[in-house]
Amino acid sequence: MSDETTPTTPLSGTPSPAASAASPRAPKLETLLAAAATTFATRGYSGTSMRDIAHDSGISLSGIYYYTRGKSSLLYEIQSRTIDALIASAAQALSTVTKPADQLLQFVENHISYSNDHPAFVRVLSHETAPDGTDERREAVELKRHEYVKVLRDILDRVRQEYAAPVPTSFAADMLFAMMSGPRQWGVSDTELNVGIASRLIYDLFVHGFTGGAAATRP
Amino acid sequence: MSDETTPTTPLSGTPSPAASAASPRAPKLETLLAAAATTFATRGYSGTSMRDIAHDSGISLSGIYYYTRGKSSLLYEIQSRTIDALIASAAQALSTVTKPADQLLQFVENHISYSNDHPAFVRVLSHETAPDGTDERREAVELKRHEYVKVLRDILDRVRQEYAAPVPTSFAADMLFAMMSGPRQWGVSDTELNVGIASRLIYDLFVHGFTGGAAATRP
DNA sequence: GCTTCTTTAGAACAAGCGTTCGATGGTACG
DNA sequence: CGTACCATCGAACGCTTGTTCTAAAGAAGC
Repeated sequence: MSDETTPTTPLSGTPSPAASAASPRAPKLETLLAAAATTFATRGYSGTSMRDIAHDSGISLSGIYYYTRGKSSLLYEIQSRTIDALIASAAQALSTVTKPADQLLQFVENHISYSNDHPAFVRVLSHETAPDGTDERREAVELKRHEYVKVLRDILDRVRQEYAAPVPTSFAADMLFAMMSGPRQWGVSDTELNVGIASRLIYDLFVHGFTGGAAATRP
Repeated sequence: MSDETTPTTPLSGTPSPAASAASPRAPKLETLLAAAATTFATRGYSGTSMRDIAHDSGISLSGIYYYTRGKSSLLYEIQSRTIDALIASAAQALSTVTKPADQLLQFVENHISYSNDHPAFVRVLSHETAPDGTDERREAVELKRHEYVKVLRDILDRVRQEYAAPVPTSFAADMLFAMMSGPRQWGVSDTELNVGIASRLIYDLFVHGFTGGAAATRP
């Protein structure tokens, strides 16, 4: 059911999104995907031409089609591998802690850390969507995205129960994802923060609020 | 310095982003901008063709050029008018209250309400950017966007002082904007919420946190 | 050296792009 | 009726798009 030239394995646990089954042409495919991801991330999917990708990857225009089926397949492969890696990475990170609040912090740290390591891939996953594809491939990505969201929702459900949180879980999950995907917009404060510090800030802001638990006066 | 066919007035206080100086061709320009905004919002700027806009607006392809200079001018006009209207609307909303916390709620309510009334315009403002324009027009929009952000930052500064909030202002502002621009991503909970309720939820989540001020235990 | 398979890329393709031109019908006014 | 201006649009322009075709260089085995 894979659409690529090379059948892709689930890449169990591998952190890099551009790592798949061992194949003679796999390494260059990864170079290609990495170049495509950065270009998609900066110019947007529609704003990126295959010639742009050819230039950025160092592969000739027609050479690209030896490694991939076409433009939309590139996008799909990037998104698919990224969400797979994100899910696997989160699962591994969560296996080390049990307390709901700790799991939440762990989830945030994992997401921020992964976004910091592979910014283009995560940005393409969360901001781009293929216009042409009538495909079921888009639905496949959407399905896995929901799976990833559900991981967070389940954590939030447990946190919510523990602290009798008044905010609906799914709404809170969306807001937390918005925060974590936030940069590159609006004020764009020079967030060259350490991953750990940034994660902690987001976690604290999300859990305790801007006032930090003080001023808990609710009208 | 205006780039449109018709010189645009600052539209002082008018809530609709597509309302400018009185001109014989103003009304159709507004129709055009509204159509362009919705199309840009759904397909993205690069993914939208002038023929798409012609089809969606009911104006012929060449007819569009009677009302605007070209594609990038359409984007600029949409963004410029929207940020102008947003600033004016916020200023008016804030004039009714003085307490920092109240002003914050007022700002959030105003932004959410405006986004609810003109979703396409706000989305184009916050998510799209012209690739072609070497222009200073983009910088002009960016300048006004910063002006709008500064309004929020100043409010947050006062709130921060009052409650000794531990989170940096600019960082918090970015996070709040991310929350307010959040929908249409990730889990996408069916947020057909009432504007007032949604604003309140975001305000509470931002100020008091997910746990609502409970569990203010900070390691 | 010959054959076979993999990898590369230049050239060309039809389709779509943003934009311009020239012409046309419609009012308004003398 | 005639003239001037406003609004509109079909047709065409040159260029870029995603994709394919065809050929050739390199590696491997005999």
